[in-house]
Amino acid sequence: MIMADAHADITRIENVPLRVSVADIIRQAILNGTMKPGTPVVEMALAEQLRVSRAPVREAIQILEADGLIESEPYKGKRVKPLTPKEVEELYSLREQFEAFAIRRIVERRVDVSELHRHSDAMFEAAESGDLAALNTADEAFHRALIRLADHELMLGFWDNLYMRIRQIMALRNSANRDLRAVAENHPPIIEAIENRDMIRAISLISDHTRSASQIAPEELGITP
Amino acid sequence: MIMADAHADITRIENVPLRVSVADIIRQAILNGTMKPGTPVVEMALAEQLRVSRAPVREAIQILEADGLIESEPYKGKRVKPLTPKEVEELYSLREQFEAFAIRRIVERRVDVSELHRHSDAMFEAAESGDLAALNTADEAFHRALIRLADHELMLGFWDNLYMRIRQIMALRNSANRDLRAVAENHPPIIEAIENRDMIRAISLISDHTRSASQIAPEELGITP
DNA sequence: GATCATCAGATTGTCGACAATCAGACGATC
DNA sequence: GATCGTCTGATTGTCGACAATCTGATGATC
Repeated sequence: MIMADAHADITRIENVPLRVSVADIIRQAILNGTMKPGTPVVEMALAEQLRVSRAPVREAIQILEADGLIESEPYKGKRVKPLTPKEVEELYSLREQFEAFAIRRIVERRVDVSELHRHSDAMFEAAESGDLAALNTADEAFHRALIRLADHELMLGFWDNLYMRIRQIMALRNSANRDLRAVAENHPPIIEAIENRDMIRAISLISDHTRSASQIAPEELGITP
Repeated sequence: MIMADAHADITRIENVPLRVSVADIIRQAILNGTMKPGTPVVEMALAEQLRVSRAPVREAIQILEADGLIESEPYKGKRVKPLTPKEVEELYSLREQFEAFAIRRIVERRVDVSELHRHSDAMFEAAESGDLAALNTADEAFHRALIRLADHELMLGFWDNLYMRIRQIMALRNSANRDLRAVAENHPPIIEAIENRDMIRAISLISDHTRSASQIAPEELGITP
């Protein structure tokens, strides 16, 4: 007998290996700027600080290495990967390509993008209340949804990786004195252009958008290598 | 006193950790089709087959997991990642985007692409002698050079990853009965279009090229999940 | 005969200890 | 005083053993 799935709402409890928890903690520290670029990452130190053995710490570091947040030289040491202006340019320019590609796919396939309005609205709400963190969250949700709607898992994975590092960059620069309202304003025209299937305009808008975000990055990105 | 670097030709000898050697061996087995998609990857088995302990094997597997060649479910097991037709489409379509982006960058920056002729010539040579392996090597060198000339490290890394998996796909299908000469013929027009700074045409050519390569992939990609 | 404990086997996860490697300091030697 | 061993401390690399978890089978219970 085949059981109907009557408990689909019960969330699958999964047993998380230590390395994942450890990786999350270290990743968080890197992304929020606690561990700046160039900071040495030492297994033993982290291990005793987190009260675990070196093995899971090693594996966690390898995960973050694969993420591109940490770099390592065999037998020498590991450190938070330094951020150069060139890398920042590469991150933003590639992200721009991804979003343009996503728009092409969405328009070609006539995908319904009504979901985007929700994220856009959230941005305006956050802007009204001056909540920068909420604005950033909604902004990320908007752009991630755009990629997700393109139905391209591989690109979504790459985009997630890019955006993670972009979050790191954003954390390193003092993100004060920005016009929140203006950031939110950027998005409705993008939705509109997509819904009108005006690919050229949509891509042009999103390119300007990500480029203007990229511009703000000065050399001061942390410890120089 | 500052020494002049009189020994620049002495190649740096580097000490390779075991995990790297192990990863290379396993990667090779996956890419040449010895370990087909779906094949279980068991640490202990590999460890005793390679006469090393589990630790470096574990780390090697993690490297390949980051490469996207192996997938793992905690406490259950690991296996060569199954290849779906959708994933194949994603690989080739994203590769197309990368190459188009590279061309845009190259044309915009007026980069010298004379190097490409060399790879193109090598392809014709291989085609004449009916050497499929050499043709593939030269083909890869051509396209990789295209990406490299765009001077975008981040994209180059992603492209390397993509192309690795494309090699896996190519190994899985019987690549006989292809017109080698025709494959080589595709490339000179691309170089010409780039040198004439005809971006539209160059991108159009490279898109047709990668798409036609993608077409050949049927469902028969290995063990079904 | 359906349900539930319990067990056994396989596999991965974690641990502590030891080995290998590297960078720099400190002298011995010429 | 420049060069070469050698030592030392720090860090990563590797190992073997044990613990945790999952799956499927087996059998007890109602």
